[in-house]
This record gives sequence, C-alpha cells and structure tokens, in this order.
Amino acid sequence: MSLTASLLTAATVLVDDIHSGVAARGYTDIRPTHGFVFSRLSEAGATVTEVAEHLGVTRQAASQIVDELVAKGYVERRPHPSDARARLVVLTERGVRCTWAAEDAAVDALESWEDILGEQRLLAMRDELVRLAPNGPLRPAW
Amino acid sequence: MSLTASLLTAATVLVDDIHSGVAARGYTDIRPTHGFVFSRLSEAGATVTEVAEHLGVTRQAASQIVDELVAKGYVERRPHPSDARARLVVLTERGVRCTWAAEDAAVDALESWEDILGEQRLLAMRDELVRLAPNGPLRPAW
DNA sequence: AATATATAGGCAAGAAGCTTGAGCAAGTTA
DNA sequence: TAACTTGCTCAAGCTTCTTGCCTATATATT
Repeated sequence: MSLTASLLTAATVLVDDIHSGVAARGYTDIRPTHGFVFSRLSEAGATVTEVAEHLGVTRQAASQIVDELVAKGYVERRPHPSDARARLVVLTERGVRCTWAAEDAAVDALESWEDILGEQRLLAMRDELVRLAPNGPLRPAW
Repeated sequence: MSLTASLLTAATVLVDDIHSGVAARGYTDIRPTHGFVFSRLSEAGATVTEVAEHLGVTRQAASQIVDELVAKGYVERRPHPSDARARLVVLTERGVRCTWAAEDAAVDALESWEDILGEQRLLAMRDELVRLAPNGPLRPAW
C-alpha cells in the first residue's frame, strides 16, 4: 500500500469516526467540512475569504457554507472591526459547544490509535506531517 | 495543529500534486477518484461492488464512475468468470499506462517530502499509517 | 424441483455542493 | 477624483453524488 493511499485512508477513517462521534453527541445537521470551518474560526473568527482559502474552494462556495451555518445557528456574521467591506464570521455559543463535542469525539476516535502506536509516536507523526504540509488547504472534495 | 488536520492537509497536498503531475503527463480528463479506482483494479480487476466499497460510495455511483472511465477508454467491462450476474472491470492498455504515469507523478511529488524527512521516516510513517487504518475506504468527498 | 430470498448491476430522477458570471460597496492608488 | 482592486453575495448552471426502482442470476428453504 502506497504512502498516498495509506494517508488518505487514515484521514478518511479518522474524519468519518469523528463525524460519527459528533453526530452521536447530538449535532446531526453538519458535515466534516463544517468542522474544518469551525477550526478556522475558533481563534478569533475569520473572513469569508479566509475560510475559502482554508477550505480550498471559491469565495462563493465559502459564503454559501457560512450561510448554512448561520441558518443552523453555529456562526454569525459581524461587521469587521477594521474593514467595512469585510465581515467577521465568528462562532456562536452553539458553535463553540459543537467544537468541544468535536474535540471529545476526536479524543475517542484516537483512543484506538493510541492503543496501536502509543501517544508518543502519534505526536511524532503529527509533527512530521505538519513539517511536510504546513499550509495546505483541507479540500472537502476531489 | 491537530493530527486530524495535519493528516488531511498532507493528504490533500499530495493528492493535488499527483493529480497535477498526471495532468502534465497528458491525462487531463480524469480526477483523483479515478486514480483510486485504477489502484483497486490494477491487480486482477474488480467488480463494481468492490469498487464501490473501495471508494466508500454507493454501487450506482461506482457504476457511473466506471461508465465514464469506459467512455474515456481507461477500463472495460468483461463477463465475470465465475458469476454471471457480475462483471469484471479491468484496465485497458491506456488505463495501465495512466497508472504508470500516476506512479511517476507520485515519485515526483514525494521528492520534496524525502528532502524534508528522508526516505526512512517516510516509509516508517507509511507502515504506521497502514497499521492504523488497514482497510478503510478512500472516500472522494465529505 | 419449486419457491423464496439475497446479491450484482444499472436506469432514471433528484438533491447536494461546487463553479462561473455578474454586480455592488468599500478600500487603495495615482 | 478617477481608476482600479478587494470583499462579499446573488443567481444560474454543472458535476457528482444519492434514492428508488427494476432485471437477472445465485443461493437457501421446503
């Protein structure tokens, strides 16, 4: 099995597991893509353009995704503090609670991995992966 | 950056790079998904159902993808040797040459990664990833 | 052997989620 | 202040998936 295939299957399995865990915690109306958005917003929010770059999609697509998250109560659009053209997308309380649930789900999903490799090597792998692809997008589809 | 995010960005970057390399070698009418199909077929072919499981999509979707690959000359459907219901999907010569091009492109794409981590650790990472998720699907979208 | 059920595959319609194209408002440059 | 750029969004369209249904063959039951 190639590195490419093993990377992809590992990523797919992990994302699917976390997605199931998030759904089991009551958040059944969102997709993994939305989680990628949340992680971009969690620090201090972001503009639609920044979300688009993070996901590797067009600004229009990012805008639609944000629309959906607004409608479902996970995020809201605020005026941008320093640029009246832009709008700052930030997590609502519901959005924050959902990211907590996702972190919980990630811990659960990684438990079986820690049993196999141990926390040490898992962290080492993460560090190596970050060195290999520090700033890439999280494209939701191919 | 989390393990999940680093896994996904690394996989995304690698897939995008290989896809570009394959396109640069003249195969501009296929997507990464098709490459995942090729890798499943390369041994001894596979049924549509097996392709569907490999990709993590419905049988109908897999059938449509195979339709497209047949139309473009990369694969063909043959009667299955031991089950008259099933059909064996196999690579054509064009399909085989395309998988070669993909392997070339993968080597190119991995060069910069070898510069960063070295071949040893890259192979070690692959082994670890295989242990973590041996039989997962390569879902083309979330 | 006859019947019931399961499995492989595919057609058609529809939905999800992206892109392209166009346009407005606000910022930046000359 | 005029020209251009940037941030965003509306609308339309397209790609690619799913759902629902159907046929043919295989397998299990009686």
